[in-house]
Amino acid sequence: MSDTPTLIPVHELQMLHDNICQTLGDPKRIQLLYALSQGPRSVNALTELLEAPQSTVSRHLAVLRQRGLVETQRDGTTVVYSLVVPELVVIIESMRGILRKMLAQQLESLSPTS
Amino acid sequence: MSDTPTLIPVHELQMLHDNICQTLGDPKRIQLLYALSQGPRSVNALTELLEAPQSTVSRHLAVLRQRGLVETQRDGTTVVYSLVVPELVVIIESMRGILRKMLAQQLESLSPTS
DNA sequence: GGCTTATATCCGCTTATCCGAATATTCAAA
DNA sequence: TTTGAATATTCGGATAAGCGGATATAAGCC
Repeated sequence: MSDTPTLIPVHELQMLHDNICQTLGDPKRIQLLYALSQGPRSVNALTELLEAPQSTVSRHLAVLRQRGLVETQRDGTTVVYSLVVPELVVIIESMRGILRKMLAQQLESLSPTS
Repeated sequence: MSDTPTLIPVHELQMLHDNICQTLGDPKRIQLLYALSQGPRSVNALTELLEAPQSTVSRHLAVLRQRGLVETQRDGTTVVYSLVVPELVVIIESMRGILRKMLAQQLESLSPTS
């Protein structure tokens, strides 16, 4: 009878939320992941790119690192962050695609073709 | 010089966050989307499935509807919700895949093969 | 109209999340 | 070992988000 389960097991759901979903729920973290998809970057570089206070950027990077989505490498006093899970960027791109599609449909509904 | 932009335009980022990312940031909404991926369901059915208070389920469904991810159809006194953007479930599945991969790697790092 | 079922909304409350200035830490060069 | 640059962390406060009992609304039935 039961084929595809209708619910995600609670513990998996919990991990999914804590490690991925919640992480993607902040615009700055999205930008950080997106930026890192083009290659490793120092905190400084990311701070300038995002035009945000250094403490804010560092805090978000720490979140990403704690969740294992990003890793660091020291080079003297600078710390270089790089993406561990590139699939995340694919997901971000998918979401952008969905957004575009939704906006297109909204537009369509305003100016019907037929 | 500049090929792929390193940042997502702020207004797009805003919409992305408000309409999709933030939405996926709540476990109950994930479950609702997941459940709806198997077909339209009444609020009642979803309430029983999630084992959550009816007001909670209804509130989350309202959020999903306001964001255009889900739509409703009345049938007498019952309201049936259905998924408008099935791509969302693909994304959820991708995230589950990432999670599995991450856990596998964690495992691996504990018991090295070589 | 009165009653029942189904859904939506309200409201006070609690918790989660983010912010950014200030401060601490780390490292290397002088 | 003092200084400076880069990064991390602390901390108080603001805002957002979620909760669920209670209540309102809507539709159908008798």
